[in-house]
Amino acid sequence: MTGIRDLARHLDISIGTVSRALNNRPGVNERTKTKVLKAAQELGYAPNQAGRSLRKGNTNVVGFVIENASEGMMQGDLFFIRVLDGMQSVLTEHGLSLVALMTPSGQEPEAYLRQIVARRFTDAIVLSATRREDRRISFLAEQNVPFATLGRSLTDGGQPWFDLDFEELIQDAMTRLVALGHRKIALALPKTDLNLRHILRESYADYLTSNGLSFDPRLIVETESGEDGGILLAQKLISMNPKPTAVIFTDPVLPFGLYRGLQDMGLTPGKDLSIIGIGTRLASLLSPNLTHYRFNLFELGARIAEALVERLDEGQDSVTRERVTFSLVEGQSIVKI
Amino acid sequence: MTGIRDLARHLDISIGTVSRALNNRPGVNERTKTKVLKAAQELGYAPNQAGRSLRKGNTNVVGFVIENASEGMMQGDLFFIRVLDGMQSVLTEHGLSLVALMTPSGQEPEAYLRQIVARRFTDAIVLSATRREDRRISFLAEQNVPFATLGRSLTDGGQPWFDLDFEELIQDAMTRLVALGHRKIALALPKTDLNLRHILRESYADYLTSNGLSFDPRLIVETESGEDGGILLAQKLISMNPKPTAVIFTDPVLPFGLYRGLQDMGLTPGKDLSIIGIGTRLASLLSPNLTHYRFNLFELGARIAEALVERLDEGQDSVTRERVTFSLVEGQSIVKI
DNA sequence: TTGTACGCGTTATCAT
DNA sequence: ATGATAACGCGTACAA
Repeated sequence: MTGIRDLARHLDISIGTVSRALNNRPGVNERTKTKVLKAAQELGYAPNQAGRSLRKGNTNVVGFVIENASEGMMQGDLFFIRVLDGMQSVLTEHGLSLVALMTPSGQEPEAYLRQIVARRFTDAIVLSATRREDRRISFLAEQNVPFATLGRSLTDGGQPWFDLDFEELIQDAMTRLVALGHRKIALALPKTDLNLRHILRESYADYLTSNGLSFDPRLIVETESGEDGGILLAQKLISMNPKPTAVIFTDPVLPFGLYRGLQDMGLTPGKDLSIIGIGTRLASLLSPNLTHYRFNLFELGARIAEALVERLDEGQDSVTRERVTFSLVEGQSIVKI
Repeated sequence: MTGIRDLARHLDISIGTVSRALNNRPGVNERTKTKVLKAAQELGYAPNQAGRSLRKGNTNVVGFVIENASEGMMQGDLFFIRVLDGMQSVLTEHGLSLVALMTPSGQEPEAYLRQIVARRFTDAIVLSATRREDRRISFLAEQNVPFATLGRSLTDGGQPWFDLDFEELIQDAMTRLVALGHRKIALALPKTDLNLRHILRESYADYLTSNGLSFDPRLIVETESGEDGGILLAQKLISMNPKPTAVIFTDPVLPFGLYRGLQDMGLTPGKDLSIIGIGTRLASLLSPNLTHYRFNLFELGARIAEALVERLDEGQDSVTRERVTFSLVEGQSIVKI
């Protein structure tokens, strides 16, 4: 409830001086400055955000837009929390606050975004769950809102983007599987319109053609979202023709159902079907151990924040675009055929 | 970028009338009102939130405070996302926005909260991860900030609270286990200072004494947080004296490690140790099927939001405090002894 | 170095 | 029914 004028009256100086002291501006006596800061501390003063925003035309808030509905990928566990934590570690150092904005599951993602932008609620925005063609991106670009995306899209708004290095991941997984003698390798793709889906598919096809192997589209299988997606996948894989000897997945929830599905059919993960893909910390709990890839999400968040800060500070100088790399956790879920 | 004065100039009327028309206030000619609304639509006008907040003294924003660090329980995004989605379904109908505020993992939760409050960033706040004694609660009460908590605490701020009905859950689990012949029932408790811990312990002890069974404190086991908490728990349970025949848990991540740990020792969940506790949708993927409790988190969020709205609208009339109930998903992880 | 005063966009009060 | 204007809290240009 203490405002800048209370502070000024209390110290018996002008509000101008108080403001300058608080904002660390030049031309303030060192003694009065410390006095002001001390009083602010004692009276628990914090600048009223509305007043400051109105005057300065910015909010010092960065919004991270999360979509509820998109059951696509990386749902579950601590994906967003880790990324947000990483972002905040950087943002706080620059006096910026981070808020997570949950797209209401009943609302159009774009409509929700328009609201946020129109109200000038944030200085910058981070978009996740990017679609192959994403109107949100062109919208933000048109509106000249500083933003970055977690994930890529064909729609290019000239923004910084950051993504997991799915291409390299697929290449790595394929290389390992082929080295173990696998030739009929299935690729499990989420049933969404996320751009991710296309990246995976292309990287998969690229590997095959680059290595003189034949690309059989029947080996690309769609997975249902939800908890039993993995179980259904197991059944599908076993009854497929051609019958794959290995599968690559990217939804960290999937292997749990996959293991369960195989076991229900009396089959053993690894032995009867090689399995490799993206995991979370939970992945280590599968038996036999899941061979999987991990990402440093905190670091990813920090990188996003840095790019955003750069953009806010210096304008449009450079556009960082990065694919963050993974680490492999070896297990027994892929074996020589 | 269009402000209310642009709108006024464009229509050649005063900004007062425009404001009244936009805010649907009485005393505006119906014709001019429609004209204003039409122009606002065309020019893409949206009220500047900073200006409005400064004038009205509120922000129309509700903040949900999430703690990164607290590795206590209900880990994972989905827990919060579900609750937040439920909240938003109610809040949007009342013209309120919802933001999730992530406590920076390096910062004191209370310090972070003070900032938010001092800056008048939100009109209301929801606290989660309540401690047995929680200074955040007394702080918000002192500051007269409308708030509610997800979880209870000994510290009573006179606020509405909502919590999972852990008492009933423990009673239900105990009843089932005892009916199956179990007498040495272990209770797995997270190693935190969350209030939850105490509720569980008390409800457990209550059941035993109320039913003429002996309470052996050695049967209460602390679990480590993190992915291998369950594995360690399995080892601990097997080597304990007295050796329990069943275990109740409340961390949805735990059973995965527990299953894994038992299997690594050549034991079968259910057969060699009965297991029951709180699960997420992932729980159905364990084999043998985990007998577990589920909560309707969307509904929980909606209830919280309703209480908050009531408080914002009508002042301090009534204080709702609810424990939301669970549903049981039957499995094969508890068996007759 | 410090004080004064204006304006950011909006709503509300008081005239008209 | 409408118009003019003050006020919300803050930062800053300008005057002292």
